[in-house]
Amino acid sequence: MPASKIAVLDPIACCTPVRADVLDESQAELLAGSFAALADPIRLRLLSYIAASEADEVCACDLLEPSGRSQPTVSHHMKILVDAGLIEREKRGLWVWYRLVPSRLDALRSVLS
Amino acid sequence: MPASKIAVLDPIACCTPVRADVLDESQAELLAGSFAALADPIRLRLLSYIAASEADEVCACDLLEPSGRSQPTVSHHMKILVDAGLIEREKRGLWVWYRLVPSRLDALRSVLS
DNA sequence: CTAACATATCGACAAATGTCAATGCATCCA
DNA sequence: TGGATGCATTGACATTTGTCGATATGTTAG
Repeated sequence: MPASKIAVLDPIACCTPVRADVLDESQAELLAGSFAALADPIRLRLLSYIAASEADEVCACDLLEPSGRSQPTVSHHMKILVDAGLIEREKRGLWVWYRLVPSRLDALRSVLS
Repeated sequence: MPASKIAVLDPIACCTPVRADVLDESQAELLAGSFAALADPIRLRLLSYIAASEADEVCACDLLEPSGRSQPTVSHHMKILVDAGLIEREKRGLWVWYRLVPSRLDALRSVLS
């Protein structure tokens, strides 16, 4: 049995540590899905592009050139961000507009202690 | 050209928004790698297990049972967390001990605006 | 030195992911 | 009504990822 700081007082503690606040499986699954949406450089750049925009929304047509990807690929990535709840989608006429969902980003941020 | 709030004042703005603070490719690549380390439920639970521990470090031997995965799989996931800089690894004798790297978690948190 | 043990690496496999060309679906305009 | 336009979906493919059994590596105890 390994020697740890608490094992000096309680040898059993080494292999039966307290587990308060450990994520359960469903929580972990949900959070992992959200982080997975952020785990791609293209999606991160799309997100930051919207965040850096002076307006609070960005037209899908503006996302093609800065991302350097094809239209179907950008559409695919945006769907992942929307499904993760990080971005809101609104269709107005022929165009689609995207907005950040700050509350969802805050929630993710709070998970990182 | 779509009608947006700013397009009322400046039609060109629709397709040429300001891009200050947009992540460049290398930044996005780096961050995506960090988020990818968090994009798996097993790794999130391993991380929270260490965070919830009363001691500031946890023995690798304690991570098998709560994760419900085989020893090679847990070793694999811990390597990913360590490579991402989110967790520190120290071998003492026969055992390996893991600690959080709070500064790295803080850095990730600050990215989410 | 040798045996026992904790952890890491390897090899293989199924599943998930990122990508784009082709196509479909709405919507607007003439 | 018909054509043009913006975005989504489909299908296909290569790459990456999660998983575990088998095995290797390194450390301690006897």
